[in-house]
Amino acid sequence: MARYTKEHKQETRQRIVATAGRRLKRDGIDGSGVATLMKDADLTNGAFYAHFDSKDDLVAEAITDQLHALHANIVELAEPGPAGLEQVVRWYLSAHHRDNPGDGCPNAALLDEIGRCADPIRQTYTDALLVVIDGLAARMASDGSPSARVKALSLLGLMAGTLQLSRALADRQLSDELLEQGLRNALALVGAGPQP
Amino acid sequence: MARYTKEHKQETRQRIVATAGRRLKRDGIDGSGVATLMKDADLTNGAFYAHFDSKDDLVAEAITDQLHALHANIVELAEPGPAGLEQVVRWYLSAHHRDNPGDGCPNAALLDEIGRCADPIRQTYTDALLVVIDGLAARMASDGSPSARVKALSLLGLMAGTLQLSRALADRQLSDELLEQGLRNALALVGAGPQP
DNA sequence: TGTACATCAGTGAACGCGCGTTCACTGATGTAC
DNA sequence: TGTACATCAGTGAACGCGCGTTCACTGATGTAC
Repeated sequence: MARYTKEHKQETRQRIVATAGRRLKRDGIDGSGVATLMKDADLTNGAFYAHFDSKDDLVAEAITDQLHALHANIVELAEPGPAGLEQVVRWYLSAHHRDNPGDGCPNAALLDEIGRCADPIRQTYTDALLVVIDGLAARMASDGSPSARVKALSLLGLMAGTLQLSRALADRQLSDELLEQGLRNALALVGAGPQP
Repeated sequence: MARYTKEHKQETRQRIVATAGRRLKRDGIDGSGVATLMKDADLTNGAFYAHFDSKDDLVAEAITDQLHALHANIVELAEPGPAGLEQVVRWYLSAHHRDNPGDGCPNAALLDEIGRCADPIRQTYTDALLVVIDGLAARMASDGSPSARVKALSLLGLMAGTLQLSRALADRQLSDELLEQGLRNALALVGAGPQP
């Protein structure tokens, strides 16, 4: 195996980005240290700056990577049209997603922390998010209308907030009921045509 | 002014809780240090443990206090019935709320961090949140039905997630449009009777 | 083909700093006589 | 009323620790002759 090639270094970098994505979603941005992020990728802290300029640099890239993964693995794999949207919504507002933040949507895990991040991270985040959003918008009944993108955004806001709330509640039954109600709300939003 | 009385100490404690609430909402839980939280109340770090057992202790109390403030200043001041709900929703999904996290809802500011907190904080959070939720449920068209509370929870999830997303987006115009769409979604949810 | 050298991904210790927490001390206030 | 003492909210320095970041070094690999 060729170790001292550009390809090898790129693979290592990608491994750090991927494992960091999981860790960030589980422990938060401020809750994840550089040493831990590197250990997750079976490396030591010293190698970090051979791959990234700063922690913020990795955070931006990891969030972007997570959004691309969300797009590729969830949105693009869903059927075209509203049926696909319903698949996404049912995956999103599930007990499984609630109980496994590390495998889930970075918005549900990190949205309020992202809102407090410096401009460069929020800019990179926005660009990557719009890829996901356009994948959702393409499956909306009102696709093509200028409001489809905004409606897709609002659907994501609804889902992310609902899942966060279901994670924060200490009452399991209430959390389950919230997910069911959130599902009804999301499906109503998806099924409806343009608002009056 | 009597300085060495129980009342004085309680006032100081309450001042710490109140200023900490604002700071936590602005900088996050992990982003706010004990020294900063005390400085905000014009005190030094050393006095902290005369008032609280630990940082988590203050965090739990500050979140509770913020939720009580939300209940008293926003929900209870709103008119009874759906008209009051609309007032709450319009306050929540506004550019002013988006741009002033320190003065706003602790859910919008901290929800994903709360979800990662230890059990005691999440338990205290849940208890205090239900006070707000019941205030919302009492204003729902379907008040009295067993689903009113869960519907109010889902409304809060929708609003918190939408506001978080509007804060995270680096595109101001898109953020404004999202708030408008979120408003339409929330009002539709509020105005509707029981779901089929 | 074999050897000497160059490359460079990764190591591990250290930097200054702020974290949550502890504690000896201060000094203004309240109390007893 | 005046004085001596007790109380205690708050100070400020220090604790060990983990943070983000830097850097001299290692040693396996690639390259040149």
